[in-house]
Amino acid sequence: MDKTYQPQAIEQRWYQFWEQNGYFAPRGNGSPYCIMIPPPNVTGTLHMGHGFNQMVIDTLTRYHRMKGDRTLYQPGTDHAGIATQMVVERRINAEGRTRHDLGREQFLERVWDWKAQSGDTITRQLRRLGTSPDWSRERFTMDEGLSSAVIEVFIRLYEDGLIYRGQRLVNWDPVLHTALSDLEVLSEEENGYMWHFNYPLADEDGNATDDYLTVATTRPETLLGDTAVAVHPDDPRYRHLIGRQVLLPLVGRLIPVVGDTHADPDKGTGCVKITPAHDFNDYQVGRRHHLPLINVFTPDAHINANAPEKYQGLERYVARKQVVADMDMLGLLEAVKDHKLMVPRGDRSGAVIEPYLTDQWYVDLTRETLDDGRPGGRTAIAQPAIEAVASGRIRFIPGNWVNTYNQWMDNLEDWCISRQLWWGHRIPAWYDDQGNVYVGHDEAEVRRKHALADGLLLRQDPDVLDTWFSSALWPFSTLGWPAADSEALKTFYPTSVLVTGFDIIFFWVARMIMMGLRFMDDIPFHDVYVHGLVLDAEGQKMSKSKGNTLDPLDIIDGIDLETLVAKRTSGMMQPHLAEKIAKATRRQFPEGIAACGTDALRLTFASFATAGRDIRFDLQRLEGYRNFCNKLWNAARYVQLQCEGQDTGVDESLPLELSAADRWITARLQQTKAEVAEHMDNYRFDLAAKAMYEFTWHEYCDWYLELTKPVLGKAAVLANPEAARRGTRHTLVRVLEATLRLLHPVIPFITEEIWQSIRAMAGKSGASIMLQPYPLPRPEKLDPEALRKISWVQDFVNGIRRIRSEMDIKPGQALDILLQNWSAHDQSLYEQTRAFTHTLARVGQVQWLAAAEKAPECATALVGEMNILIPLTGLIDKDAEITRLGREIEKLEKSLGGLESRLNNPAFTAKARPEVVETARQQAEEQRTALTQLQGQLEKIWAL
RNA sequence: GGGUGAUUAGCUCAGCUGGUAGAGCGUCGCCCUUACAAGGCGAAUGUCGGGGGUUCAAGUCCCUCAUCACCCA
Repeated sequence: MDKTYQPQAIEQRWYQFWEQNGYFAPRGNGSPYCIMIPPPNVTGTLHMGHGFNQMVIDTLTRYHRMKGDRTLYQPGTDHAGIATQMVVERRINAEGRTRHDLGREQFLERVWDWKAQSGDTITRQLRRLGTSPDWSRERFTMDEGLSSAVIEVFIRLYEDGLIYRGQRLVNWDPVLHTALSDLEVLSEEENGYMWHFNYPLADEDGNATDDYLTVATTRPETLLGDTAVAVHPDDPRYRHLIGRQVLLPLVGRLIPVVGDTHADPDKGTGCVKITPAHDFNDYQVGRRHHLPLINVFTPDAHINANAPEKYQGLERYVARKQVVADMDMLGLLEAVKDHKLMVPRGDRSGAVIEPYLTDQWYVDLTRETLDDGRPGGRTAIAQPAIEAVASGRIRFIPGNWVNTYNQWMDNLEDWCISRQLWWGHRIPAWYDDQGNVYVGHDEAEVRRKHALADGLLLRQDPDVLDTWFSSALWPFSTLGWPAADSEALKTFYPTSVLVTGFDIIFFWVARMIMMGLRFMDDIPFHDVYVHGLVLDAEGQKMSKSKGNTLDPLDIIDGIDLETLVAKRTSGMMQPHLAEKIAKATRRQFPEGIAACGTDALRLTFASFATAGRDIRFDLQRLEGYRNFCNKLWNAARYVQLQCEGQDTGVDESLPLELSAADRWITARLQQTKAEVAEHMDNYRFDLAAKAMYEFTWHEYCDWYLELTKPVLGKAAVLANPEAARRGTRHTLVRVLEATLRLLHPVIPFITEEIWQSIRAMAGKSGASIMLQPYPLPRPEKLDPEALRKISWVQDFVNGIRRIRSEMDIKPGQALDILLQNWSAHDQSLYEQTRAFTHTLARVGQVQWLAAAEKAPECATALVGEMNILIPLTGLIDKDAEITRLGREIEKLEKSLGGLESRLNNPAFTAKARPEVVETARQQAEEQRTALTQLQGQLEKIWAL
């Protein structure tokens, strides 16, 4: 092993070794364990969210693989319809052309080209994270099998009456020219205005009167499509007007005043204009009152021919200005007020979304029963999904996410699944000239099924399906569905756990549950582990536009400040923010980022994986975990140094003599294994990481390695050196080996590297640590006596160290000590462990004082009831010792005071559990003794 | 407006079914003691957001208020 730990020198090498040897594939006959990757965008790049997600998934995967489960981590990517189409479109635009110039077929060729060119970037990056999916089974939502699954599902749902085509208001992106689902629209509060317009009331002949109603609107241009004015039916100001008509200004249309509870008397003027074709609420009002829908927009949000000629062709915001100006001219503009309003924008284009009337395909999720009596989507799709969670068949971890899920499921809307894009699964529907719809696998089948004449012209629906429609099928489509004979499907469905961020519970998790139940008649996964989102050090969401993203690879490989600044400020949508971003970056990473390797990053992620929902990524903690890796590395070097070429007790027929320390660390290892397993099984990776860290550093390295030195050192005086050293070397290397296996799921690379170099000494064979069994606790190795002994040693050593440090006595200087108030037990323990105490505490002469024997002036440390005395002469500062004792006494008094007041409270002794009272008594007893000793000591020193 | 979560040491966070607060980083001493200075040894640091309640006992359970974040309208 190299003298220094250099992750970059080992990581890539082992990954290739694992992958080339096919170690990621499921093996054995254990119980199946399967995790599906949340498919990343095929042309995307790695971000911290992936890093975190992969850490969790891969840790679970490796853990279960080592436990002997037949483990499959299923990889793949999705085609990310809008995102990918946009990227390719932009590239074509850069050539001065549009996708329409190319036409659909050529455009799609370009997308496939782009996918081929950049498609493995993300999977290459994932590999750098050390993640271990079975790459040989990698799938893509647009590959043949998955596409056939998508088509199959569409057809079946259509035939069951659960997919329908209808004219509805949709969220229309006027830049991308496509419908979006509710989830793809983000509403944010923005500053705007509230305009108050006067609409003249009409008399019976339809002529304007001098009376008017004042309506308030944030969107004046929609006036052109108004078909009513609504007032609250109980509003005393207006209710007498219900049934009358107003003359719509600028348009000259007579529209009714309707009574509808949608009009809020306390909001605006209490009168609201109704534009059913351009507002979701108004649409509902329109339906209730049978109002006509007048669409006044073109697909790119210009005014169309349904509006007066004057406005036709105007862009929506130009039209807005014009409408306001014209109303003002007519004296009908009553007021303009500042107003904050929620503005909906497309999550991809950022364009303001228009509610827009179009024909779209929907999955029914709201109807109880269909018109023909068959079960509707609510009954057939949504209800089973709600029940699967309510009944506990699917478990959310942490459990409170069930609320979020239920809230969504209880308020489901029909799912708009058609997108006016070219990149995606084309909807398997054909139309004839009469507008009849035929759904089937392909045109030939459609013709056959419906006995259509050969001459009849059919056109396929030009639209494609929402990417999430294919993602919803992921747990079974990747395993081979709809093929009936898929071995993988039989083995691995339902999968074990889904690991994902809470941001896609609606997008993905809920839809997988619905589709899984519908088509597999079984849940898609047993557990849903919902992890937090990675935020930057200031608690901000990471996003490209904010310029605060981190690339996990830059943490692994390191990056200098200038490169990082350049990376964050290039290719920005909003270049004016560049300076601000550069400044923030320079502030946050004044030295850039030092390379820390994949293992340290994974360990950091693991320790951040608490039950909370925010993960603030903190470079300083990362450094701590990199140091841990370094520590482990050096500990291994020590072991190697001690054991290489030596007898490590591989031959078990030879006698082994185990020291108290050997027994102790072995026992502690058992406890740690149990602790780690418990936390892994509960998805508490932070606690598992902590237990591993604690054990490795603070017990194995800090204590055990030091405790081996008295045995293995040259100067050691041993009764049976051969057997004792063999025993210690044996323990040293075996405990290290087990620890490596314990750590491997979290830090795979360094553990493999070390394991390979010590495996023989530990008597192990096997090609890779990743195929070794996960360490199981062995209760027979728990050794209470050894635990007690070493605990005594630790008290002994710590007591002396404390005095040494506070009295500024050089570590190298041996200390003579006196022992007072000791028992036979202390003496025996001392004899058994003197090699340890003497080496670790640098003890010189030891004098056992008889009961009545007087001691000189000394500094004191307690080991149980025994007193360690260190003579002051020449070494120790009297005042310092007085201060020190005073502090310890104060601490003890405080603690003892609390204990005694509890014990003196009759209610406590009567009502508290007996064992609680008993511990309190014992503690009080111990502390009283300690206090007496320290006070006596203090008096003695005072007296000097 | 409805919902969820958070508020614990200077910073980032643990604290399970209530038993009297912990870690890492940082800070302050002392040490290059040949596994490791990316280190060792030691030390200091908290009215657990405010108030109220239940209880022998509350960071932990209940109510309330405040601030912040996120989700849904």
